[in-house]
Amino acid sequence: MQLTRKTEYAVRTLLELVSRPWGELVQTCEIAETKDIPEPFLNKTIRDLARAGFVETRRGKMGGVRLIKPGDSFTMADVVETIEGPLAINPCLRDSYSCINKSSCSVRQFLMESQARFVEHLNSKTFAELIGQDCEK
Amino acid sequence: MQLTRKTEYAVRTLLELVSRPWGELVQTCEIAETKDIPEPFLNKTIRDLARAGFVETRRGKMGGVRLIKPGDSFTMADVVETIEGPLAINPCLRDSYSCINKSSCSVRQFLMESQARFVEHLNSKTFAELIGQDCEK
DNA sequence: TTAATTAAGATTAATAAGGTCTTTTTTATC
DNA sequence: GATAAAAAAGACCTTATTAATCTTAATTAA
Ligand code: SF4
Ligand code: SF4
Repeated sequence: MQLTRKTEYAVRTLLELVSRPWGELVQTCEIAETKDIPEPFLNKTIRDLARAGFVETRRGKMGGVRLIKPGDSFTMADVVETIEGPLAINPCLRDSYSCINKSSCSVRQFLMESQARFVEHLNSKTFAELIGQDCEK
Repeated sequence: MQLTRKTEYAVRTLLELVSRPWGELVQTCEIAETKDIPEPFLNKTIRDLARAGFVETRRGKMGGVRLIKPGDSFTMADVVETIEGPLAINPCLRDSYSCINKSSCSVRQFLMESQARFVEHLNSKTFAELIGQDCEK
């Protein structure tokens, strides 16, 4: 019952990028060092973020990664779902899992609500708000 | 980001026991069959529930398991914590995990809140309420 | 005394997470 | 064009966790 390291690393990466001037290109090795992330693993993580449209990368000399989705346009929930896929706090909240009671189970219903509450909160602040970016401007 | 099967099996077991007349002794093989749980695994799960004071077991001929904690005195959160230990939806919400920013990280603060919301909902209904026991009486 | 039943915990198997490595492609600069 | 720096891609490996099984012992009713 825990978010993965990869998700956490994605969060740290976005934290770094959102805090920088818009459009700035940052080398991954720099992020890896300041945010304490194994570099090759970070590269994979950044690729995931790139495929999902959060960032854009540029290779070759002077390459790096830059944010292309404004910090006020996404939330923690978006990041989590990008890295881990659709949330399901209990096996039976996935379509693939079959349980005898599934259709009428009151616990399942209840857990769906619990998850909804959780996601609702994850969605309650944009990343920019989260790092207090608006306050400082 | 998912509750374990063991937790789910504990839930099914309690679902079965709470729905029965108070004090009734049920054989584990019966629960295993009707609730579709591997029997040896269920035994371990029941032991966990017994150690935590939810149920009491009796061995030997005519043995089995019975509820000793009333269904209106515990919630999903209690079951989850009994089986999985203290909840921590992000690594840094455990004491043991050290992150450079830990002390001042706004994301960490936010995730603590998200978790609190989640747990709050898990605690919002007792097991008896969950299975609609009060309504039927 | 016997058979049924759970206790305890070692052991194994399967899956997922976390991390590393190698090769390729792209790019700026000399 | 040559060179070096950087990310892309994905194979690979290692470790941790989860899930399940198995074996032996203890308990109990009949
Ligand atoms: S018993 Fe209910 S909560 Fe458990 S897996 Fe089945 S449908 Fe889901
Ligand atoms: S960066 Fe913040 S959220 Fe991430 S591990 Fe560190 S303290 Fe926790």
